[in-house]
Amino acid sequence: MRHPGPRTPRRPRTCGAKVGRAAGCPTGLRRSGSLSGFSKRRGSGIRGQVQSRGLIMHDIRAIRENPAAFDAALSRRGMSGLSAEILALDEARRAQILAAETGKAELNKLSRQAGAAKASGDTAQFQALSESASLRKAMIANGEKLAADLDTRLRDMLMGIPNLPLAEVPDGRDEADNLEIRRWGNPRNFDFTPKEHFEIAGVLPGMDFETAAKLSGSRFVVLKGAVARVHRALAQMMVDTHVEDHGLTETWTPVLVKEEAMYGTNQLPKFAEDSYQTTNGWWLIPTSEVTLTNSVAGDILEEARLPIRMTAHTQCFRSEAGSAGKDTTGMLRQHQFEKVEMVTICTPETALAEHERMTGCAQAILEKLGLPYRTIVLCTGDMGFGAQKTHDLEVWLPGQQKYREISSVSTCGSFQARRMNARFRPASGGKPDFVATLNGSGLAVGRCLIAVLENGQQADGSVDLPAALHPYLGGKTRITADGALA
RNA sequence: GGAGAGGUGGCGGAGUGGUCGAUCGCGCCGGUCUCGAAAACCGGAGUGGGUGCAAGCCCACCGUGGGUUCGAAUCCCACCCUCUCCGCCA
Repeated sequence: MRHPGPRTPRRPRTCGAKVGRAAGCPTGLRRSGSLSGFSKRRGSGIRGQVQSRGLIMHDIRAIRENPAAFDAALSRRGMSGLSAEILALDEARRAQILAAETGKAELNKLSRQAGAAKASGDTAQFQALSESASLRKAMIANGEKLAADLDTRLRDMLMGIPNLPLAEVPDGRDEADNLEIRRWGNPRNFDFTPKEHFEIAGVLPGMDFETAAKLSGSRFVVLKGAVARVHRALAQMMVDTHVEDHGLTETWTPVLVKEEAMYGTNQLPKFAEDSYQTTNGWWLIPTSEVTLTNSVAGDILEEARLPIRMTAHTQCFRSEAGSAGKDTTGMLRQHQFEKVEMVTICTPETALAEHERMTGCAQAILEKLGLPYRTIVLCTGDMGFGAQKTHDLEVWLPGQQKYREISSVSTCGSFQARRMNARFRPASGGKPDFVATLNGSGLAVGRCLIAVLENGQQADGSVDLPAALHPYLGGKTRITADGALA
């Protein structure tokens, strides 16, 4: 998997979708050609000429008004002050736009006059005006190009800057500085040494890494029999719970998406090497956050439609480029896994309440399964690129004697909405404003399977399964030591 | 994959080179009328950017990207997408 695969964006769609690791060269992806497609949704009024690209990732006006606050927020994420560079670029850009638009205005005026002259039959006047317009046109052409270039440069720069943490997020460098805010359930007392999931006798026949390696290589698994059934039951239970108890809308989405969707939810341009791209330019989603969130890209939603709360159960694909050697045994970290995802689109004012709600939805699954967990607030240094605030849920894994991440719930504020140009029209009237987007796992199915197996294991190698799953297992309640559902 | 049709503002639907950002209808908002509503009538209303204290002025946007022209929703080229029929297919 070391061939980055040449990018061949335009290819007949009939071509086989061979998958190669994404080229780790974001610059190749950032050309205005690929960007323009998505920045140019209907009505956003963007043209590669003089015209400003309009919507930008970070609110450039806010940066202009309070550069110190912007720098301070970024410094909490360990980034040095960027506002000076941004503002210099912004200033140059605006000056160039002004120059180009002034020239364009004069040209338009000459054209109108030429039209009038022609209409009145004044041929000499028409000639003169036409020539003078041609001259002016040549003069402004370069200015327009400069303006467009500066605009693209500013846009690209802002595209690469992470979201600003909310004030309430604790400062910190890495996971050591995260803050535990909730602990639920008591880890069970074992009268034997609990095994890791891939060591449990009853699990062995149903979890086949050798065959997976033969088919696909490392970090893949083949599930069989009872284990496969429990895995499927978990996903079903999660989706049903979110739909029936939490009121989310069940959604089924593609797992292959266009490049612009990957920009919208900030997998691109910075993290191209974490995902897979097909030879014809599609990307395999690393999470259905990509499809669920981008489903409102370019839209102006009526406020009455908000909040939109969705859930989807999909395959997810990740290259795990940065985690060589980490969690190599077992199925904790795979290139392909299933996840039930939750996404909410709402107004900015309701985002924090929705964040708590979504965290509750994820917690409810673990509680239903009786799995001990803790909830933590990620510190500034540990948060993902697009997040304003993140809750991680960590489930107790007796085999490792550790809490391990099983869900991550984030609010992105308007960060992704700006990238996607997703807005809502306030019920009170007034201009459209950017929506807020939230996403969270509810939950990672494979990791949940691990937790169920490890927490339910018995001394004889059998596994007791949570009551919440029994209806999804045809009334069966356990996996026997020889791997049968009983 | 083959053949055909088409992509215009929230929707429908005009517009084939010169104040067209775009006629008109529906829907929407405000007002008049009414006890109230409906109807009728009057008025308003796109998005982004630049500039300005502001009013305003200017630039861009009619699927996307190029081209022709003094001037393009209108002409040319390429691409994307949607629909219909045929073929194939889970």
